[in-house]
Amino acid sequence: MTPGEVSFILEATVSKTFWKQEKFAAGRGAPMGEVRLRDIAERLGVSVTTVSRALAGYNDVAPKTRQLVLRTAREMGYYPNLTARQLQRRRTDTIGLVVDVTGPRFSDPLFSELLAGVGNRAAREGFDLFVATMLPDTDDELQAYRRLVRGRRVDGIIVVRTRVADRRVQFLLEQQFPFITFGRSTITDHVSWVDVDGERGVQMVVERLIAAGHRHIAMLQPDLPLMFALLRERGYRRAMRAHGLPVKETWIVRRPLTEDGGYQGMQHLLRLRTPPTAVVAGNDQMAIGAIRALQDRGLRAGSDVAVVGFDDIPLARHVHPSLTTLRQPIYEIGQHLCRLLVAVLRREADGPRHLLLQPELIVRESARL
Amino acid sequence: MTPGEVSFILEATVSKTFWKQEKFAAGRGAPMGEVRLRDIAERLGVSVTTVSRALAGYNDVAPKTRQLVLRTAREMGYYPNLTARQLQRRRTDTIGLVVDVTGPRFSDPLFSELLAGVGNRAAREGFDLFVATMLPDTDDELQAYRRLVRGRRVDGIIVVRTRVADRRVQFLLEQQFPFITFGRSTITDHVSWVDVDGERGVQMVVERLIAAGHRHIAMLQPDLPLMFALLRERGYRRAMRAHGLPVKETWIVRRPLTEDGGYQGMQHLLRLRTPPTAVVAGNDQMAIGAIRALQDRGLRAGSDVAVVGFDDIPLARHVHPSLTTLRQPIYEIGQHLCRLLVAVLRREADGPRHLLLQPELIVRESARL
DNA sequence: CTGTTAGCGCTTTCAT
DNA sequence: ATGAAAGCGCTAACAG
Repeated sequence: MTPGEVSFILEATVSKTFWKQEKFAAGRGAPMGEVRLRDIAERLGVSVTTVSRALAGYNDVAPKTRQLVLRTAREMGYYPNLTARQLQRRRTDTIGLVVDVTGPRFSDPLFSELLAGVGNRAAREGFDLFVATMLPDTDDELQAYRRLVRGRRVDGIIVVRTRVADRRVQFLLEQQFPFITFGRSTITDHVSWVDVDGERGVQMVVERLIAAGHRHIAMLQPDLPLMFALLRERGYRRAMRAHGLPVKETWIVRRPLTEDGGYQGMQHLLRLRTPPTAVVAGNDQMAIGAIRALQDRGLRAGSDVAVVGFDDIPLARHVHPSLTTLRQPIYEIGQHLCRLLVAVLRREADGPRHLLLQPELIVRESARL
Repeated sequence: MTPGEVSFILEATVSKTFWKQEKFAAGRGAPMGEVRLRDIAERLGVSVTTVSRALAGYNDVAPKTRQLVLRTAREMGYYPNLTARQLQRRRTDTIGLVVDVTGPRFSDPLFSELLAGVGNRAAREGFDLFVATMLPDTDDELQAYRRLVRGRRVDGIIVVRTRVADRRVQFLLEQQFPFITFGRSTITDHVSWVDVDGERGVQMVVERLIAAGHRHIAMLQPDLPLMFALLRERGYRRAMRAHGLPVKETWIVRRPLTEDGGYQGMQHLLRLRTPPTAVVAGNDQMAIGAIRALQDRGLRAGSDVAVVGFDDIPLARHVHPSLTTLRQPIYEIGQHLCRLLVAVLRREADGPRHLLLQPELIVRESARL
């Protein structure tokens, strides 16, 4: 919004005395660049095999030898070359995550929380995390997956925002590559997933809106074929039908899943002959946009039009009026995704695993329920 | 804030007919699990070397042979095993990023934007991104770095929030491992960095506060020895001194870099005998906490007490009153970090590179300047 | 132009 | 209890 004032850039080597120079003990934390098993073996006059086994903790090494190897390895600062190990073991102990970063001002609050959940759990399970970013519009999305899968850079993949006919899911199935999705997809067999029950969540919200007297209830849906949108719409229709209320197709508006999208969508709804008195948005950003559109028309969310979001991002309780929303426990979802995928990788899982979490309705000011 | 209602969890295999089953063309996108150079070579009756060179685009392969190899490779669905290639080439073409995810409700808006910048640039430069997460309190922080460096999992590292005597920087220097930092550190030689000139930024802000009539100006600083805090404090002191204003040490309050920290810190300041009329916070979250503390005392940020944040997170323009803040162009910073690091890795850089960006003052309601 | 040879650093039979 | 040998899949120096 702020006109982008060009910031002054200085690219140069700053003088050494520009600011206080603190000396670190150049310490004898030796450099010891490149210690291989072989180096230890040669030093000790044993074979590489023995060193390898001693370090791996096999029991067919003489205690005395093991001690010696262990000590020497520490002394020499040995650290295994993970790449070599991966090649030999034919696995990477790494989990892949492809995230479509939406341009410069991307900062999906859900994402960092998901990453935290996945990452922490992965570390706990002894797995590394590999993150590939890509602009979602660029069609080399599959390219990124191909790289991870075919290049054997990871052992398993987490797919994050499932779409209705998800090529990524299709690809991974074809490749018979281990993966788990956040969100269901149109294929459910042989696919592990974690999801939040948006269908039921929205159904419940709509029912509570109806109970509160609302009859004209609209949906601000994403303009992409996202799986969660499809399911939530089903919940919406079911609730309306259950109460004998007609669903006017013009009440279902599809816009980008952004604040601006919500703004546009709400504007559109307000221009209808019979504008809705309540709106369920695809996510909190859209809901916030909708609130803003109402304000610009002199209306107030909560009293004039009820607005419900989805996700409960940190911002939700800060906007005015604060946002009534369906909360998704993203951090926990991240942990579950990782946990279940690891179970599959370790073959602890007999078949695909499914985990359906219920969203929690957080009632605030934008919709009194 | 909301009492954590236990969400209902269902972990089970959902029936296959639970929802519409869409058939994907089982397509002949064959599985072709494991095609090696050798497989192509054998099929064609040439040597592995020839195949490798043809694929790599060397010019010492007969055009006819090259064509044949290329076609066969495509037919057989060949994709190089990246691990093997890494081992042989002795490089990974991967950049590492260690992020300290602060617990469950972590969602640093800056982080996702930084990641987007780094990731997109990395992809453009032909590099992969490796992300390690860890809880910051756990002292195995260095462990994570050691793994990346000594395990040779990455070629270079981006260190993100420099501290005053940064062990990570020290470690990487000792290891003579290529890296770049976001934020300066107490060592500047041989270290490449990108930073935002918080010293000058804060100095300017304080001067404008003084020009607006403020005399009692406080700082809400982080309670950790972060490098940026040290530098900004210097800017603050300089501005005060330049105008002959005393700096009361009680005006510099150190609290966690969170909304709550800002809240606590502001409360503390309000209890002083001479409370400040203006506050410069360590980041936007702290500033928001400060605003809240003011509200709880019946005061209003902007009119009663001026509050200035730092970063310009998306939330900043949404809070009430909206936040006056110093904007950091995080996405661009991510790109620069990646760009400069890659230059170092490619040895295009003669020495360490430094890039100092000026923050942009965004004036909103919380401090009229 | 192409093939032979020699690894990258590690793990893992299989003998001894 | 230890070592020799055989790779994991790829690249690259060196002959021819």
